Amino acid sequence: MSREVALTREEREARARVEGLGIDIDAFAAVSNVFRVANAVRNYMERNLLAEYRLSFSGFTVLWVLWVWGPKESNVLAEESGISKSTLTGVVKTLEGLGFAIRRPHAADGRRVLVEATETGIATVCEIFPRFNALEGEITRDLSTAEKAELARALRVMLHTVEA
Amino acid sequence: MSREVALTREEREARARVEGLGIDIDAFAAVSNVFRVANAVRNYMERNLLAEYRLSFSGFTVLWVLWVWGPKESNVLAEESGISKSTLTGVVKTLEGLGFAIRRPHAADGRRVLVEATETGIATVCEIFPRFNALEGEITRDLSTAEKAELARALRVMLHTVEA
DNA sequence: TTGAAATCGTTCGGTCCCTGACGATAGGAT
DNA sequence: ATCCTATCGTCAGGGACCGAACGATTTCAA
Repeated sequence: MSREVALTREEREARARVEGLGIDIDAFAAVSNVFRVANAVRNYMERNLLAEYRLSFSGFTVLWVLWVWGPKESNVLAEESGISKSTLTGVVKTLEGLGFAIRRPHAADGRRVLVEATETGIATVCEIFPRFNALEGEITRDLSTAEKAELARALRVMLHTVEA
Repeated sequence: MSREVALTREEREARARVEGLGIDIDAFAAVSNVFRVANAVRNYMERNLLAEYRLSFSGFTVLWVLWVWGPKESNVLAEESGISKSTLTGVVKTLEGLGFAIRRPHAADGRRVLVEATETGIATVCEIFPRFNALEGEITRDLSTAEKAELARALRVMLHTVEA
């Protein structure tokens, strides 16, 4: 099952350095590789796809959420996009500047604001998402379907623990 | 092998929404969960451990690299920390302000700068790292040792593909 | 009904993070 | 000896990102 994969030079050297300090190497390897991959993939997507649309990773994420679920209150939109309310304010401002989203006042509650994707925004995300997904496929091409599923499952377990 | 784990509500709904668009669901699930976990864990670490030392995640990473490998040129330090050269300039400036690192001119090459952890910096990272690793253990506590290893392996495969 | 408390989105201050441009230094070629 | 080019770290500009504080609005209790 567990085919041979070389550790990166960094990982090898780091292991040697922290050996004998009572460190949980398995937890260390699992978590630190999550960060490495997230970082690398994020940069990859921004450079090779998103930059073309002047969209940041977060900008795309917010737009994608808006496309999937329709108009949303800032509150919920931030939560689903994995960013804070204050960050969302800025991201939506950028999205508005690009003509991809608009802000609408809530009908019944004067405190709330609804964020909605524009037609241009929808068209853009429809154009980007298949390409984004194709890159996801590229990135995971050396993993079998079962391995991808197992990877996602393990990550969900961690997510469940962290967010508890 | 693949025990049951409930998909999050977001993931369930997202799947339903993009079904029938020719999307590679396995790649989608694998990659998007990497981002979720990285985000959640990063915030968790910053809030529950790093904030106590006024350190950002990147600040800690840089300091950790300095501890593991000793003084390094900005160039290499940025690379190993997974950030750009210009970002490193700012992070090191913050680290200097905290008294955790210093900049030293290179003996032979006037262009280069060596960044080095101070004694205080070393002491701090020695105090933080075991606690950091303990949290990594907490976060992955519902994964067996084999599952952690398999997770790390799958991530290394992805890393290899992206960075190729 | 009116005052207190909860909740909403925004602003603010600070850091992170990138790309692109820059001045400085180094090194090889002529 | 002097260009030309490569490489170094930094700065500038713009966006992302957070927590805390804030005004506005709503809700609930007295």
